[in-house]
Amino acid sequence: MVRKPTSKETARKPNMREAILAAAEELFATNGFNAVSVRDIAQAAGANPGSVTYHFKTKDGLLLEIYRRHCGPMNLRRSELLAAAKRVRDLQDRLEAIVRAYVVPAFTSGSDLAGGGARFTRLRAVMSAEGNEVARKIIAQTFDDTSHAFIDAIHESLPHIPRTDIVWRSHFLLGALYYSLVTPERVSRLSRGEADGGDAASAIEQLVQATVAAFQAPPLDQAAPTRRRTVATTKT
Amino acid sequence: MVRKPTSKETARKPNMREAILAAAEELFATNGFNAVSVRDIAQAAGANPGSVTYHFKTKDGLLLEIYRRHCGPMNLRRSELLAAAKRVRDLQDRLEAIVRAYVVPAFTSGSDLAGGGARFTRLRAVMSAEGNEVARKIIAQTFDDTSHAFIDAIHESLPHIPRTDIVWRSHFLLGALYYSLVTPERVSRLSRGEADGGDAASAIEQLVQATVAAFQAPPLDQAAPTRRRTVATTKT
DNA sequence: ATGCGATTTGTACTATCGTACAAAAGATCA
DNA sequence: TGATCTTTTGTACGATAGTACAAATCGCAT
Repeated sequence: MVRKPTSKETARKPNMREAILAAAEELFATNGFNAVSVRDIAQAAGANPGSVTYHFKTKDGLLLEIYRRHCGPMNLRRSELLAAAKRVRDLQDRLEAIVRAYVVPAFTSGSDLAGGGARFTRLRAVMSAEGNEVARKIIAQTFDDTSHAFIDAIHESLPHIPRTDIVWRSHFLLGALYYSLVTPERVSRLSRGEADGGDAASAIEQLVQATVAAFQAPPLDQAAPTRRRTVATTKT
Repeated sequence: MVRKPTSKETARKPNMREAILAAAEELFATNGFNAVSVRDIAQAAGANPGSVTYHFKTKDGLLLEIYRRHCGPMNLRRSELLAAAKRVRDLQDRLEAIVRAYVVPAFTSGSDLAGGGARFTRLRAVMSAEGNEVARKIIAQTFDDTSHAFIDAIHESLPHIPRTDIVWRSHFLLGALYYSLVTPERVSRLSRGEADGGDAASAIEQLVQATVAAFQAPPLDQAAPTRRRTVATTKT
């Protein structure tokens, strides 16, 4: 059934509000928050600077709305995939499924909103690097629950690993994930064209494979207890 | 022998040029390039905005000088440690030594310049996220040689892994490394205080241990060939 | 067609940005 | 001490930032 739009939802151009959101998302994700002006965004969206103020009041409000748009759907998707992963019997398979449930929504469209979750994940990476206050608050509120759920699930499938180690390795996973989206061309360059850093499918498989192995590494306490630790403090 | 400073090197205050560099490094690393104004830097350094222009001409020039200061010493240190690591006999030990040679200089002071390599590495992470042009050029010029040297060394100690996989996993290592320096407090928070994300020694050990395991993961081609791959494309 | 609320436009205001530049101050050596 | 060079200071200028606001415009129900 096709709902008739009320006057509250109508807009002159197809959807200027969405166009502004998409343009801002793209520009913020590639250049950072402060490097992009409201005028840049408006121009990229084919809109007037005043329209941005009208729809989102402030530049911070625009960023806030971008987060609001994506956080819910992406975390919902992750929860669904995590629930499915937890039902996997084999422990090794389950671990891989859990990691995949964490990684896949970050790369692919978690909500089909304006073209994909990869762009939003990259945005998160950049905001995190810049120490953006608006983003920091939302992240802590919205993503920590999800992170804990994944950490717990991983911990259950790797009971002999201390929770502290799981946290560290999850952190490394997120860092690797972010960096893959921030500078994919570096992979292409260093592999001399043999790999395409921008290919999401490759990135996902490589990341899942590497991360599963990292999680399965022996815990730090008992790591190589018989071998002399190579101390890397050298004199120059 | 104590060299008498020439008039070209003298300065009224202990070393205003260094103070500006240190302040800029700190501010850029925590807030990004565009969020920090020349006036912010001058104030943090106890200097006059004009002094920044005098010493570094432009804001880009200041960033450039920060890179020049650190790149050489850090890569030199890495080369030394890598050379030492390559002499390790046991393949497992050698791999760990190589990874450590890559990680340690990024965390600890690579040059004793203004307080440590961790700050500079964090700066690199933030500039990379922001897509800073000045940084991008220097990185590609200066660090790719080092990266290739490490990739080759790792490949030699893991000959059965395709080079492409090594590249991906090195990329993940750098991403994890960056992220550990960008948001260490997230580790503390998620571990509920059981771990200190800001502790360099812990970060290094955790990162080395996890990364070595990641490098040792089976190559993608032959990964779990008998198991059905869990395809994470779900319908909503 | 007309009136009305929603949206877009155009413009302007203030603040701050990077940077230039002349003057002041300090250091060095004949 | 006084001349000279280096460094610091203070100020100013043009550009651009975020945002506010009134006028113009559009879509739609009546």
